[in-house]
Amino acid sequence: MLMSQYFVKTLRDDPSEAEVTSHKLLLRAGFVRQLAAGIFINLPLAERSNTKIENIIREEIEAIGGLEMTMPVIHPADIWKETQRWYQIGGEMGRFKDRNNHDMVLAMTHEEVVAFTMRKEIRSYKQLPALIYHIQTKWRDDPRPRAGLIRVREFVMKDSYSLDATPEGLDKQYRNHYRAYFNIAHRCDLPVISVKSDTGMMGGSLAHEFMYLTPIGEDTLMICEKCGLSANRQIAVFSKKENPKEEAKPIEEVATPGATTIEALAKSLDIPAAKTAKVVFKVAAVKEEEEYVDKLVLAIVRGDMEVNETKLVNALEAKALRPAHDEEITAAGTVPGYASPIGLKGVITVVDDIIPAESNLVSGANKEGFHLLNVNYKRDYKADVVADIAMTRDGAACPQCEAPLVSFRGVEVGNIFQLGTRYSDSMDCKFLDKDGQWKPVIMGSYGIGVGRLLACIAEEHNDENGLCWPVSVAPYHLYLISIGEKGKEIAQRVYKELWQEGVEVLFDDRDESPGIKFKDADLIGLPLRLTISDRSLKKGGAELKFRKESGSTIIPIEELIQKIKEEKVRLEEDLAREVKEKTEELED
RNA sequence: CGGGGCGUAGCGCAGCCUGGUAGCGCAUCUGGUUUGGGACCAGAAAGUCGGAAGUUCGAAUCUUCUCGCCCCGACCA
Repeated sequence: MLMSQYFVKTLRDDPSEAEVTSHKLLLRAGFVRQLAAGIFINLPLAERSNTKIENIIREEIEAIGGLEMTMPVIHPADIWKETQRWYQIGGEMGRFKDRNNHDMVLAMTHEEVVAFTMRKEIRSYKQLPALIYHIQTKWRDDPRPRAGLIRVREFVMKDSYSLDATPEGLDKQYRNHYRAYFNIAHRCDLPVISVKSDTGMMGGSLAHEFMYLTPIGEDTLMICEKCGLSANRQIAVFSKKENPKEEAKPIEEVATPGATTIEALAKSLDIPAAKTAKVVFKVAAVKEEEEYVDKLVLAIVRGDMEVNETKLVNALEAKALRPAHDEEITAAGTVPGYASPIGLKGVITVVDDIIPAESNLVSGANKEGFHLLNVNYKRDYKADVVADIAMTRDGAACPQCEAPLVSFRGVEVGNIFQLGTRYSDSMDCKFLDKDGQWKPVIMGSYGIGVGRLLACIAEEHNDENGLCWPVSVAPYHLYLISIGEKGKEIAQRVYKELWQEGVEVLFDDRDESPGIKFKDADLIGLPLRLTISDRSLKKGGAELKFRKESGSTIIPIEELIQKIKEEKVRLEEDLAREVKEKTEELED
C-alpha cells in the first residue's frame, strides 16, 4: 500500500471520545472509526490485521479437526423459542420482524443453528465426533459498550461447536480448544490466563474464560498466587471461617436506632460484623409454570461478607436480578435496614451456606430501630435455598490451599463451554448409538473474539509514540520512508522487490516533511522501518530500525532485499520460538 | 436502570456565567520557500453552534423537551 493513496489521515490529537490506550491509538493511527456506540468501522489497516488474526485462528482450529462453514447472522425466532432463549434473554437480543411479520433474531451466537443443522444431518454415532466452526458477526445489545473495541455491540468472533457421542469425546474436544486458544493468543503475542467461569446464558456444566490481564478489564478474577487456582469472581469460591460455636441463646430484642448498616450495627452493639446476618433484598425473575414472574428475594450472608449476584441468580435458577425498591421491601412487611427472615411471608429466602453453621447472630427485627439478638438458623427460620452466595474478596482464603486470594482485572478474549445436551435435548438433536438407542448429541461451544483480540493486542503492545504490532498480526511488516528525490526513486524499486519477496510494505511516498512520516511510522507501529534518504545514502545505504528498539543500522542498497527478508523471518521465528516454549510450559 | 460529563469547521478546543454580526490551533485548498522527528511565508475555503419548541426587538449563550456520545455503577459468553 502507498500512503499517498490511503484515504484515512492519522490524527494528531486524541479524539475526545476515547479513554483507553488501545482505543485512542487505533483511532489516531487510522485503523478504525466509530459509527455508533459499540459499532465500529474497520478501516483497511484494521482489516489486514483482523485477517491475520482470523488466519491464525483458522490454522489452530483446523489443526484440531475443525471444519469451517458460515451460518447466517439472521435467524428465525422459532429456533430460539425451541431452546427457550427467546424468552430467557432480555434486551441484549436484537429482535425484529420481517415483512411477513415473523419474529426474527440477530445472531448472538449459533448453538441453535448448529443444533438445527445437525438434527437434520446426524443420525448415527458413526458421524461423530464432529467439529465445525465459523467466523461471523454477532450482535449483542450490551447496555453499556465501553473502552473502544474492548466492549462492543457488533463484533466478529470465531465460534466452534463440537458434537460428540460420549462425555469423553466432549472432554477431548474441550481440552483441544483449551490448548488451541492458548496457541492463538501466544501467536498474537498476547499474554492470557485461563480461569473457571460462569456458564451464564449458555447453560452447561464446565466453562473456562481466557483472560488478558489489564487494569482496564471489566471482569474481576480471583487468583491464588500460591497454588495457581483462578476463577472469575462471579463464581469464585473461598474458604469460609466459621465463628466459634455457641450454645443457642433465646432471642432478645434490642433498640438500635439509626443502625441501618452492618457497620453501624456492629459498632452500636460492640460486636464483630461476622456476628451479624446481612439481609439483602433483590427482585428476581423466577420461572413459575413456564412463565417468568418477579419475586422478592431475601438473601442472607454473614455481616462480614457480601452477596454475589451471579451466585444468587444461579442458586435461584432465575433469569434476572435487580435491587429491590424500598416500597417492595416495605410491602413485604419489613423495613429496609432492619429486615430479618423471621416471620416474613411471600419472599424467597436464600441463605449463604455458612449461615446454618453460625449461632446467635444479630438480625433485624422487621421494625424501625430494633434488632434481634441470638437468631439461629433452623430454630428461628428456614430458607428456601441454602447455597454459596457470598462474594469472594481480596484476601479471602483460597479454597484449595488457604493462601490469600488476589484480585485482578481482565478482558475476556475467549471462552469454552461444555454444553452437554442443553441444546440437543431442547432441539431434539439425536443420534442412534452403537447399542441401538437414540441419544442426544453432546455439545461444546467455543468462542474467541477477533476484534477483541485486536484491541487487546493494541492495549498490550504500544509506547508513548504509538502502536508496536507483533509481526504476526501487523497490517504490514515494514514501513518504508523515502526522503528526497533520490531516496524516492530507490524506494519505489525496493517497494516492488520486497513485495515480490514476501515482505509486506507500506510505502510512505507522500510529499510530506520527514517529521510527519516518522511520526506516522511510529503511530501505525509496523515492526520494521526502512528509511532511504540523501543522508542514509551518504552513510552507505538505507536505514533499518525496529519499532521496539531504539537504535538503527545502515544497510547497503545491494544487500537490502536479502537483509530485510532475513530480519522479517527472524522476527517470525523469534515469535514462533516463544510460542513453542509457552506451549511446552502449558503441557507440563 | 441509577449517577455524572460533553455536543460550536475534518480533529482538539475557546466563546455560554453577564443575550447584540461565531473564534483559535492543527488539518484542507492555491502560490512560493523548505526536506531526518507532526516546517515557514502569503492567501483562500470551510460551521443548520446536535435537534425541536419557548422567552426576547434579538439566542451558541436563558427555559423546557428531545437525540447522540463518553465515564462511573448496575448488567453481561
